[in-house]
Amino acid sequence: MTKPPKTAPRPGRRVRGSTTGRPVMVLLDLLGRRWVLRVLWELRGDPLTFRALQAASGGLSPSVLNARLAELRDSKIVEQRPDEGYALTRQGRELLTQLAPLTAWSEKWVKSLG
Amino acid sequence: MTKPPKTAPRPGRRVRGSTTGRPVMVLLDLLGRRWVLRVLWELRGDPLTFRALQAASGGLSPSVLNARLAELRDSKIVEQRPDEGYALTRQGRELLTQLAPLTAWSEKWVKSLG
DNA sequence: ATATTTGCTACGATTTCAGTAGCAAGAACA
DNA sequence: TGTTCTTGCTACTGAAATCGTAGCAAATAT
Repeated sequence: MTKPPKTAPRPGRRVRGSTTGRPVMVLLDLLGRRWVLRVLWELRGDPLTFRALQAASGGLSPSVLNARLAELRDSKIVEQRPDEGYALTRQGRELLTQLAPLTAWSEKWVKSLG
Repeated sequence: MTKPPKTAPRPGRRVRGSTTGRPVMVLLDLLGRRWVLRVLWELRGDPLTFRALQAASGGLSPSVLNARLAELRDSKIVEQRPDEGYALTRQGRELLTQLAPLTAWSEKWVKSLG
């Protein structure tokens, strides 16, 4: 009995909670996994080594970080550069651009929470 | 022995992987929990009843849905309206507006994945 | 009165994550 | 050449989150 392969969600395939595989559902599934948003966020600047990324993201366990990085590489959002470490791909940077306004929103949000 | 209270992440408090409690970190923690992005997405239109929301989100278990809704209500992103069901607050709608361009991005993204 | 729908709670099984230890490969130094 | 660091990552165990299903009380419809 071999283990089922664990891959990143991919368009066309069935995704958690969606039989359609619609792109945005696939994306929401991918981004909704623990630490993914945070890891992307920490990669918004310069490339980081595995260990630096782990520290920046708040010390998540290396096994989980490695799993998330595998998914993100598989999805062409993150890439590994020799002698530099992990970095966003061009696509990944675009994605993060979409997410950037969240900072401003979150500032207003916390005020409303008192 | 009472159960430890499980609350939504809140600014100022320590959040998973961050001792600073910076707003954007708190937000990333909240949004990074499973099903949260999907649930918000499904609420982008009209209000939905608990069961309708559960079905729309792909049949997640009611206990998890209830937990997520509690967190989102606590965070003033979602509200429960009598005789209507669950809906985004004004803030929640603003947040989703920030996330809306993800659809377009995800379309391009899937093409690049072949 | 009976049947349905709705908003949940309970609970055991399964999956994921946390936390720590440690190893192989390469660079830096002695 | 040997030793020490750093880096990227795997292994392992226990804890926590999630799944999947069952079911119940209140409200509504028939």
